[in-house]
This record gives sequence, structure tokens and C-alpha cells, in this order.
Amino acid sequence: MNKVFHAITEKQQDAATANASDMTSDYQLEDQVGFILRCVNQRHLSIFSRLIPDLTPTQFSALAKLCETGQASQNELGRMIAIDAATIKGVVDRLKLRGLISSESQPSDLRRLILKPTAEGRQLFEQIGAAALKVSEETLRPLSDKERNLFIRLLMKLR
Amino acid sequence: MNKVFHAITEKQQDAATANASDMTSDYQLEDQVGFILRCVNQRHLSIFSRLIPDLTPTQFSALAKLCETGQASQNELGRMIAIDAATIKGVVDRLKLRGLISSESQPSDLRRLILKPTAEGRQLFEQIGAAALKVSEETLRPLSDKERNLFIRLLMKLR
DNA sequence: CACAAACTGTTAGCATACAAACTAATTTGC
DNA sequence: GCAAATTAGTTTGTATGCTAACAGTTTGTG
Repeated sequence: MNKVFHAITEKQQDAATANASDMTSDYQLEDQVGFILRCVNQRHLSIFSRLIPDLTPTQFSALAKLCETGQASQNELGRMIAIDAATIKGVVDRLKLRGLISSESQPSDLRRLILKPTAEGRQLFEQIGAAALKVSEETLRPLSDKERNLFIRLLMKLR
Repeated sequence: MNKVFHAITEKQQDAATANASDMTSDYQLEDQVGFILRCVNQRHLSIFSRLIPDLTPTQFSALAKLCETGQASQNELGRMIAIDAATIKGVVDRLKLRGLISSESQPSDLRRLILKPTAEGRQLFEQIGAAALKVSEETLRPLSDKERNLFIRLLMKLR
């Protein structure tokens, strides 16, 4: 078992350490973790937008985290869901525009914007919640229960 | 082992099938495969841009595939590396602008643009090749050899 | 207190990424 | 042989996602 992948790994180590004189015959794009990762992410996004057309995964993450924590400043929210300051601004703007979250200046620190989910935001999150779990289930569907646990465990190590 | 993940899976199945009345206490964003996938992808992109500042992963994929196949039409190239027609156009334009690939109209089918790597493109690909393998290695570094094979196998199933 | 350092949010610029609508060219079906 | 369907490439619009630079605010330190 795994003979193929083992062989690939060895070939890669050779090429990485030795002088790769003929990449074209050596390098297999489809075996590179980054390439497959992109494809899997692509499939996940497709499943997400089919089951949850109302929000993007990023918007949903922001709303979910805000519903969980009750409130947070903009950059704080971004840090919690691994989105940088420049990107979170656009996400927050669009959620505000749709009335799903509110923002107000924090008097004790005038730099900060305190974000909170609105009633509509909380309601949408509750509505979408079950579908969000179905997204995870469908994404992992090609794997058995045992494989799913294993995959998530390994994936978490690569964070 | 895996008690935690098993418990999470069960909770998710409950919530997905039953009527989730309190998502806030139920839903754990950080356990969802899509969220972790995004984070892992983030880390991979960061490693890639550090080891290969000259090209983006997408540009490298396009160049690598073109070096492998010798030539391809624009949409064909996109299909081979899972990039849609609208996106591949920008990628190809930027690679052309840098003189890494060339394009000419195909006489037998005037709709098609035949793309080929230039000498500079091939040279860059050869130069970068070893680093590309290092990117994969560093991305998978948190895993043992056995885990890496297993992870790639599972990841491929989710494509 | 003064002032450098750090932090918050904003903006601009670049590069994916996808949907939708469009033109031009080719292939298919009848 | 020709209309219909398909395909190739383009364009527009929207949304991430990152870097870099910036202004205003707060904090830490001498």
C-alpha cells in the first residue's frame, strides 16, 4: 500500500536536494500538496455556495464568530478567523450593508470599531447553521467516518 | 484516540439532521473542514511566496503544465490545472507580459490561441523546480512520512 | 511629561476566482 | 446545406486575500 506515494516522496527528496536537471520529466504538478489543496478548496467553495447562496464562506465565518463572541473590534474579528485587516474591512462593510452586523466607535479607545451581530444577523446565522454543517458533511463525504477523523486531525496539524 | 473528533462528528450529525435551536453553543467554526482548509491553504501560499517570490502558485502551475505538455490552447491549459476561462486569461496575460510564454493563433481553428513556453519560461521553470518541491516539503513538514502519504491520499479523495 | 513604539482602521494596488453575458468560430444534427 | 448547439476567448462585476503605505490613537519607557 502507498507504494506510489512513497515513490513520489523519494523522488521529490532527490530532486529537492540534488541538482534537478530535467524538471519536466520529474515534476508532477498534480501530486503537489498545494495544487491538490487548491482543488479541494475549490470543491468546498462550490458545495458551500450551493447549500448557502446567501453568504460567502468568509462572510459566514465572520458572522458566526461574532455571534459566538457577542462582539469584537474589526481587526480582532479578523484575527479570530485568520483574515487580515485589509480584507476584513470589505467583509464587514458588506455585512453592515446588509444589516447583519452593526458597528460603533468605542469611547475608551477611539481607534476601535465595536462590531455586534444585529437581530437579523443572529436570525440568519441560526437559519443557516444546519446547512453549514451539511457543507462540512458533503465536503467530507468521499471519506469514511474513520478517514474523516484522521483527515481533520492531519489537516489541523498543517494549519 | 480521536474521542474529541468523534464527538464533534456526532454533534454535527445531530445538528444537521435535527432542528438546531441554539447554533451559538453548538457550532464550532474552527472544527469545520472548510475553515481549516482555508487556513492550511493560507499557510501554503505564505510558504510558496517566500520560497518562490517570482511567481504566484497559479502562474507556476500554468507554466509548469505548459512546460510538461509543450503547448496547449488557453482554455485547455485552464482545464488541465482547474482554472476557469475568465481567470486563466489574466494569468496567461501576465506570463506573456513577462515573456515566459508565447501565444499564436491556430490556423485550423481561428478561435484558439496556442500557448507555448518560451526559452526564458523553460529556464525559469527549471530554476524554480527544486524550490517548488521544497514548498511541498515545508508545507507537509508538521507530518511524519507515513502521515504525509496518508494525508495526500485522503486529500486526493476530496478533489 | 515627552516621545518612540505599537496598534486600529483605511486606502491603493495587484492577483486570483467565479458567474454571467457576449462575440466569433466551429461542429453537429437534421 | 444550414440552423442550432457547442466551443474559445473576452469583458464586466463581485469578493477574497495579500502587501505596503498612511493617519490617528494609545501605550510604554526613559
